[in-house]
Amino acid sequence: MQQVRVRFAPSPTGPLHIGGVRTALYNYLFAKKNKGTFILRIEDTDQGRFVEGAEEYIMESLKWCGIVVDEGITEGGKYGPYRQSDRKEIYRQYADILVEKGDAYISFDTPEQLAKLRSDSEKEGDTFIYNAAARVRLKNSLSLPEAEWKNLLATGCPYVIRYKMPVNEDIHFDDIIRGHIVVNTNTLDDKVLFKSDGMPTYHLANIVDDHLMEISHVIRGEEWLPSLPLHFLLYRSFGWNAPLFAHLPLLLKPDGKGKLSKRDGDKMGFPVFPLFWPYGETAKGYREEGYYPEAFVNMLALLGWNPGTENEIFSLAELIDVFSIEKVHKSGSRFDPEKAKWFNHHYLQCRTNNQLALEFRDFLRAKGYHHDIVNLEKLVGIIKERVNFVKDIWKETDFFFRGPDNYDVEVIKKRWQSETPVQLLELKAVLENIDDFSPAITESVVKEWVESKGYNTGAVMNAFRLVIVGASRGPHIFDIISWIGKKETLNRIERGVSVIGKQ
RNA sequence: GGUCCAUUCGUCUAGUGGCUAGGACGUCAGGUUUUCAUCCUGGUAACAGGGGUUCGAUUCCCCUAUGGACUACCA
Repeated sequence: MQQVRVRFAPSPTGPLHIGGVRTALYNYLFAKKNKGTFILRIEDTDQGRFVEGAEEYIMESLKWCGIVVDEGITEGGKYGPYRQSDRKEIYRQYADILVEKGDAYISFDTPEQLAKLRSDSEKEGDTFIYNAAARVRLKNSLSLPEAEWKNLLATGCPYVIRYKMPVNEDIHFDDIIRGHIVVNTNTLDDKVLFKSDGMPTYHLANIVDDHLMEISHVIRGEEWLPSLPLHFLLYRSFGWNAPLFAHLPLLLKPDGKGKLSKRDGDKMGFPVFPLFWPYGETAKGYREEGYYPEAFVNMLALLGWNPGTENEIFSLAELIDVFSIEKVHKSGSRFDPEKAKWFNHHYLQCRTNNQLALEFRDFLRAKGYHHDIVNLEKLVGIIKERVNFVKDIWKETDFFFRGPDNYDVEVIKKRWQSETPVQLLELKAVLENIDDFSPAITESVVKEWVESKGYNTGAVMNAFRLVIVGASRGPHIFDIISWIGKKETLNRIERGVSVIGKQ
């Protein structure tokens, strides 16, 4: 097999969508699986849509995911430059080759004229196509006398270069994922290859660069499938060997119809982008929402592909090992935010208490709480299996850091009996005599006391929880009081009894 | 409208010319936890429809329906 060289070729028009990240991931996995090269090429031939910061965003997103670029703008490489605007001079000569060969021609129609033709056709119920039938009555080097169009050229009249689509020819081609496809050229139009602003269109730049960069496999989104026949024709016109193609299925909305969009994320509260996008209309990112990159990558890899086993947990290295492009699905996958959370839950459980304590400490500092790592490790150990994200730890443990502001009225109604205050004050006295507040000690002493008094365990314990936590939730009560300590425990009992007693 | 692509539980999916069509997420029930959550166990639930081919089709072929992409001097 020839040397594998694949490229991820995004357009810097805004934050990179997770569908784009998946495309990059599959390219990367394929490259590494085959000991090949992963190239990042920036396709910025549309000057009007360029967005400041998008290029950096793309690179940082890949980095966060652990996808390492072998050749690119910052990495360098023998096939550079890797930004199409920096390759501007290259494309014109290739467009000219096609014109000289007679496979392309010069067209003077303005966008306005073509727009009018389109809308006129639409009114009559059909579609305007710039093809063999139409081009003879339009303004181009095929329809005009040579002297006339050469004169237009000489006077600086704006023009584009279009591909001259062959008439009535069946184009056969293969896609690694979709198999054999046949399209008749009569349904295709004379696509613009070179724009009047001096830049190539995607179609030309893409083919030229893929050829020059010796790309072996083009792995890209399904939205490119309709232009694949054009691309095949272009390779043929140039006399180049075409790379192999694989068109990836789309990522679809969690509900309803259509492909996943930023709107879905906003509406349903999940991110559609890997990182926070800070410019203009901002967008949430997986990283900032608290997802681990390994969870994000694992989740994304399994959307549209799986190795055929029942295992669902894969590290990036394991993905490289088991990945095969042939097992990528043909149909689109609906994105499921719930499963994404589940992946994060899994990876969070895999972290050590020390790692989690370090992460949670940063979160606590922002809230103004300062605790040493040993304490936080204990806390995290008690709580981690209940949470999906580090930020959730706070929601589950706020009462560790501060006593209750108020007490759940439903719980009071159910658990606060007339004898409760007396029992709790007795409990306070019992606890006061314990020096070692480790959970096992306090638990056995308290249980003994309850039994010796003949109290109802449930009633006492639930009231105890109420004054400590303020509600009917949280881990083992003895784990909680061990962590908050004797002094705080006694204070909370006293305060609870006096506050609730007055209600 | 035209061209192309697709279609297994609600979702992600496994799978085969003959299987009780498997797993995961979700959901529901039970257990554990004298709380809540976790966790454990169990349940629910699918081959889009219609024709063929065949002894036999979820699997192969055709049609229909539905969904999707594309249809720019955007990528």
